[in-house]
Amino acid sequence: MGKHDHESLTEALRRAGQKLTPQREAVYSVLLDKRDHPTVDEVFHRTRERMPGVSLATVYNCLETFVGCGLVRQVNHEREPTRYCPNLAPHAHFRDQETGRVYDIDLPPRMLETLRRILPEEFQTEAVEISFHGKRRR
Amino acid sequence: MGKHDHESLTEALRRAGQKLTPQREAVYSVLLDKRDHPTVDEVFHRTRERMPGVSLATVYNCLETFVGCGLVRQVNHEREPTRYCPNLAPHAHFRDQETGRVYDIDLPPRMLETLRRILPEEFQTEAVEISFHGKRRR
DNA sequence: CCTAGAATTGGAATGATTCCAGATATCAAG
DNA sequence: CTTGATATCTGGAATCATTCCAATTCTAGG
Ligand SMILES: [Mn+2]
Ligand SMILES: [Mn+2]
Ligand SMILES: [Zn+2]
Ligand SMILES: [Zn+2]
Repeated sequence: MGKHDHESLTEALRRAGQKLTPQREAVYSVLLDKRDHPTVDEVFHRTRERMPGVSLATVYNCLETFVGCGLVRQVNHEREPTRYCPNLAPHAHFRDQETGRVYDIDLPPRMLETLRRILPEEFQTEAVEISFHGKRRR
Repeated sequence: MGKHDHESLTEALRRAGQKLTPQREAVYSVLLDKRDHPTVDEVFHRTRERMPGVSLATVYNCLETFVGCGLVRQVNHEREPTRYCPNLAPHAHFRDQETGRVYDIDLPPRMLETLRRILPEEFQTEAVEISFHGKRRR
């Protein structure tokens, strides 16, 4: 985890009034090092390689904290285990139904704004999720 | 359930090589009579009022069958219990985070096509989901 | 250096969904 | 109208991601 990333973690936690802990650093670095939308269980096993004593409960706690801080997004597809994504740019997700892998799809600049405009006035959006699924060729 | 709806059920089941049963009729009519995106549990209790002996397992089975036939869509928001929607027109969903209620949002004609176009070629979409959440003003 | 409050931990609890095996019903064929 | 092959239904057990809990340890401000 580079200095810049370390600082965004520290800063995001500070803004949210949360403490910096070795477990949070380890879990966050796991997310940044391999951005393949891992499940909690995958994050757990990867984190254990760096910090053998870490518990599953703590991994759940850390991920929840990061989501609360806006450092990480949850990615859900149907009822599958929740995945986590540290990409903060506006993007959609594509799930390959053959491999289960999830890909980031960048959104053109106006897309989110365009989408929000289809909502009648009484709906005050806080978040929009766009997800595709299908097969990825080749 | 009107004659037209009854026929689309019969026809959809026939196309998929499935049998027409009293339980399937009851569950389908429950979905059509109150289109408020009920959870399985809600569908279960509503169906029991019409057919007291029906089991929860059967409600799960019927709903899965309808989804397979294309008669009904599953609606998932985060990890909440799955909801069911018999609206076959292209639409998005808005979840009011204060009440938990889910609303249908009609999509303009070109919207889905526009969205598919943001995908690089190698992604062969089978389905697109758009979901909003936030507060619904009064 | 101290200490109050926050975070971590292992294990138990939860709850939506899925699985199972025996009983029952549908419907195509005769 | 019968019959039989299958599909469906049912109650209860099993699954498993996630949440909860109470005891222990740690962080960070004073
Ligand atoms: Mn949210
Ligand atoms: Mn699908
Ligand atoms: Zn992503
Ligand atoms: Zn709907």
